Amino acid sequence: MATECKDYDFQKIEPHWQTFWEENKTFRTMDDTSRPKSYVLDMFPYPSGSGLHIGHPEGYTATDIVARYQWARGFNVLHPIGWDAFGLPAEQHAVKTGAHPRANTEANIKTFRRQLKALGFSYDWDREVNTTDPGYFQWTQWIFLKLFQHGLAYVDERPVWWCPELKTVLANEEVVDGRSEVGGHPVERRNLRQWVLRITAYAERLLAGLKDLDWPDSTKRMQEAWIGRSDGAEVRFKLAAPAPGELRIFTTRPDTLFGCTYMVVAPEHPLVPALTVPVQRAAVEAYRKTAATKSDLERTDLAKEKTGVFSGSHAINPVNGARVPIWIADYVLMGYGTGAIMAVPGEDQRDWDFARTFKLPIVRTVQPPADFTGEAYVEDGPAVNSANEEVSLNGLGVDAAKERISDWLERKGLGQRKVNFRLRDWLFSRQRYWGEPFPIVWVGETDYRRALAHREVPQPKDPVAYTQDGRTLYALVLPESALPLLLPEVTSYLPSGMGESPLANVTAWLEIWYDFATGAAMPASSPRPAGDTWIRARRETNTMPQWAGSCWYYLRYLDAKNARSFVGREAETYWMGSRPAVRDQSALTSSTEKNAPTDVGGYRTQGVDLYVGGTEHAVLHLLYARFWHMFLHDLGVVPQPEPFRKLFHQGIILGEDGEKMSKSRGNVANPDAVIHEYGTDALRLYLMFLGPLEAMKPWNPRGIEGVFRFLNKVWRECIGEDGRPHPKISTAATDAPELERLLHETIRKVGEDIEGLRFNTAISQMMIFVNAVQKAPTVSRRTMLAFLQLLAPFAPHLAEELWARLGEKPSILHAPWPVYDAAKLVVEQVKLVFQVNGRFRGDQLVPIGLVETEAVALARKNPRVMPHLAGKTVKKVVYVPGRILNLVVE
RNA sequence: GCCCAGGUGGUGGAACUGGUAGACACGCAGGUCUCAGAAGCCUGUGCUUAAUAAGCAUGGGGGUUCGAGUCCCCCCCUGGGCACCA
Repeated sequence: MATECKDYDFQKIEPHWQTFWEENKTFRTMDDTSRPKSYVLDMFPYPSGSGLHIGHPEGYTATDIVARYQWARGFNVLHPIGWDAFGLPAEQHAVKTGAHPRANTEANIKTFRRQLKALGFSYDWDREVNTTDPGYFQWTQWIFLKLFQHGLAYVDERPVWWCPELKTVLANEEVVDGRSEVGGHPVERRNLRQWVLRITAYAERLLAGLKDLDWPDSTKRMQEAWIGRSDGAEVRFKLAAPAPGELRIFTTRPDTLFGCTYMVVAPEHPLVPALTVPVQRAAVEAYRKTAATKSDLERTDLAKEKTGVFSGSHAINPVNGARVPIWIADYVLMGYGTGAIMAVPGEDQRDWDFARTFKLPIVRTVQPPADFTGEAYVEDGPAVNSANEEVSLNGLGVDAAKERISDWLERKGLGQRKVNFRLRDWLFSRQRYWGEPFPIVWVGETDYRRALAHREVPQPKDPVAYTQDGRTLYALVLPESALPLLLPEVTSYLPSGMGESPLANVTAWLEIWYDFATGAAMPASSPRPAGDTWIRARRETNTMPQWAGSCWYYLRYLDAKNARSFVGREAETYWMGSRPAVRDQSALTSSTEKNAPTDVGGYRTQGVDLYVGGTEHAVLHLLYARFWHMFLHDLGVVPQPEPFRKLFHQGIILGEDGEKMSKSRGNVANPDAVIHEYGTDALRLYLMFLGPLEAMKPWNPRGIEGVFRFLNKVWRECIGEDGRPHPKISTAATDAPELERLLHETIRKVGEDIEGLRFNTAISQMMIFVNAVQKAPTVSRRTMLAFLQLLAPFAPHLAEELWARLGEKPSILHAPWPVYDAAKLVVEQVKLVFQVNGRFRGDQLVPIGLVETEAVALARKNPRVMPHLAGKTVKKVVYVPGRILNLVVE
C-alpha cells in the first residue's frame, strides 16, 4: 500500500498517492443524495500558455483543504474543476501561427491538468468541463436562445475600438495610450452592431439579492456601487416657443427645482437638432463632432474644464415658470437618466463650475450655515427661495422638501418619483473567431413573418432587427434541436477587415438556405432545397464573449455528462437547492452551528457552499453569473435565485521584492520548481502558512524551509531510522495529560480554523502539537493517528503515507474526522496576571475559581508586586477572574 | 475627489468579546553531535542600559479607560475599487 521509503522521500511518496487516488477514484462525488452535501468551488482557470502560476494553487489549496475536511466529516463533496478555454490569447496565437486555436487550447489544458494533478487536489475529474467543448457550449447557446426568446437580448450600435491599420476591432486591453498594443497604430471609436443583454431589467433584484449572501462586504459594496441605484424624480420641462414639445430630466434633488437656472442636454441627445436655433447651428455641430471623437475617458478623467455650447432654446421651469436656457455639454452623459439635466449651480458643484465658466446665474435654494465657505452647498439645510402660489418648501430639510415637491409634481402631472440605475446593459458580442457562435440567422421581413407564423420556434414579442444599406434584417433564433451550432473551419484567423469576425469570410457557412422549421442549412451557392420552410439567410458573425461560458459552469458540474439538459433536475435540487439544515453529528457542533448557513426557517439556504476566487472578478463575472442564474430561476429551471451563497477572495501573492509578479520583473515563483525541490505538501502548506488567505503577501523562498522541516519532523516522529513505525508510538502508551489536552485543543483549533478559512493559524497549532510530541518520551498510536487526520487536508500525501505505515487502511480522507472532548480542555489552574496601575508586575498560577480577596492577598505577597505597593494605598481593585488583577494605587 | 481594506521585531505573521504585545515560522548568535560538514537537537533573540531591574515600544498626534494593537477624533503612508451617474 504505502511506499517503503526510509526517509521523507516526497518524490516517491507524492506520485505514489496521486496514482492511488486516481486508480481508486477516491474523490469521486457520490450519487447518494441522502447524504448531506457540500459544494466547494474554485473559479476555473483560463488555460494560458504559460501554465499555472503560484496564485492558482493558493486559492485551490484553500478549497482543497475544505473539501477534504468535509469528506472526513461525512459530507458528500462536490469539488470539480474545468477550463474557461475560449478567449483572446488562443486566438492571437492562432493568428500568429495559423494553427487552429483548439490545438493550442488543448495543449495548454494538458499542461494545466498535469500541474493540478501534481498538486494533489481532490477534484472529481469525471466532472471536468470545458467551455469550448460543443457538448458544453451547446448549453451556453441554449441559455442565450432563452434570453433571446424572452426579449432580454437585442442588437444595438455600440462604440468599439477600431484600428484602421489592422482593420480589426480591439479589446480594451489591446489598446494602450490610444494606440494598438500590436504595432502601435492609432485607434478610433467606431459604432458597430452589437448584441446586448438586458441585465438592467434585473438591476433591482441583483441589488436586493446581495443582502442575504455570505460575501465579503467590500465585494457587496462594489456590486452595489456598480448597479448604482439612485432615487429621485423625473420632471418634464415644457420647451419655450418656438421649440415644440418638452424635455424630460432625471434628478435626485427635486427639492432644488426652484434653483434651476439653466438646463443641459448631452451632445448625443436626440432633441439637439430640434433645440438648436439657426445662428447656433454651426457651433453646436462643431461641438457635437469633437465630443463624438472623445472617448469616455477623455470626457471624464482628463476634462476638468467644463465645456459646452448654447442651443439657443429655452425651457420653462414647471415650478416657477422661469425661462431657462438650454445648453449642450459633454459633462452630461447620454447613457444615464434621460441624457438631460436641470442645472442647479447653487447645490451642485459640477453645475456651479459650468455656471461660472459661462456666466450663468446661481440661486441658492438651501441655506448654507453661516460659516460655509465653499461653492455649491450639497449638505442638508432649510430650503429657501422655494415657493410658488401652490407649494412652499421654505424651511423644510432636504428630505422633507423632496417629499413635498414630488407629491406636488405628481399631483400636477409634471413629473413623478423615479429610480435610476448606473448599471448599463451588457455588451455581449465580440468580433472574434474563438468564441461561441450565436444561434441566430438574419432574414428579410417577409421570411421573418413566415417563420413567425410557424410557431414551433418561439421568437421574442418584439422582433430584433437592424437596418443596413436600406435593408432591414430580422433575427431568427435557431430551434433547440439545431444546437450546438459549431464553429466552421476557417483558412485564416484574421478578421474580415470590415469589422466583422473571421466567420464573415466563410461564405459557405455564412450565406445559407435555412430551414426555419428544423434549423437545417445549405450553402446559398447550392440550389434552394425543396419545401416552403427554406428561406435565404445570413448567419450572425459575432461570437459570444468569454464571460458567457463562465456564467453557468458551476451548474454544469452538477451533471456534467447530461446530454438532454444543461443540468438534471434531481442533481440541481440536491446540490444547489433548499434542503433541511444538516444536523451535525460531530462535537464541532457549536462552531459549525455558528457558521451554519441557515435562514429563518432553519433551512439551509441554497447555492454553492463555498466559492473561492480572486477579487478581480468581484463585479463582472459574479454579477453576470447572478444575472443568468436569476433568469434561469425565472424560467423555472433552477429552484433558487442566487448561485453562490458563500464567497471568499484569496489575496494575491507578490514577488520576493514585494512587487506584483511579472515576467518582466523576473520575480515569478514557479510552482513546478518548488514541487521538485520540496514537494507538493510543502508547497501547499507554505502557501497556507504565508498569512491570512485574503491578504496580499510576498513570496519568500526561504520561508518554505520552515514548513518543510515541519513535515520532516512529522515523518521522524512516526517512522524510525529503519523505516518501521517509530518505537515511541505504542498502542499501550497513555499520553501525559498535557499532551492529551494539547491534542484536544489542536483538534478544536484546526477544525474551527478550517471552517473560518484561517489556515495559517491552524498550521501553527499543528506545529505546536508536533513540538510537544517530539519532547514526549512516548505517544499513543491513537493520538498520532488523530493528528495525522488533522494534517491530512493540508499535507495529504504525507498523511496518507504515514496513516498506511501505521497500519491503517487508506484513504485517510474517509476516516471520520476526530472529535474533541470539551472535558479534556478544562484546566484546574490558570495564570493570573498582576498589574499595578495597569502595568504588568508579575503573574502566578492560581486555582480556577479564586475569589477576589484571595487574589489580592496573593498579589500583596508576590515579591515582584510588593515593591510597587510599598507605601501606597490601594484605591481600586479590578479583578477579572482567570485573567488579571489590577491594583490601582495612589 | 469619493468609498473600502490595511500599516505590529531584521522578515512573514499571531493576539478571543479592551486584559502579560510579538504565538508559530524565517533569519541571526551561541552551544551540542561529528574527523569535518549537512541534517537534527538545546539555548538566546523587539529596542535602550552592566543588568534576571527599569524605561520605551503596534504609522504619527490627541482622547476615553484601572487597563488600548484592539474603541473615538485628526493626520500621514500603502493597496484595491469608483470617478462629471445629475
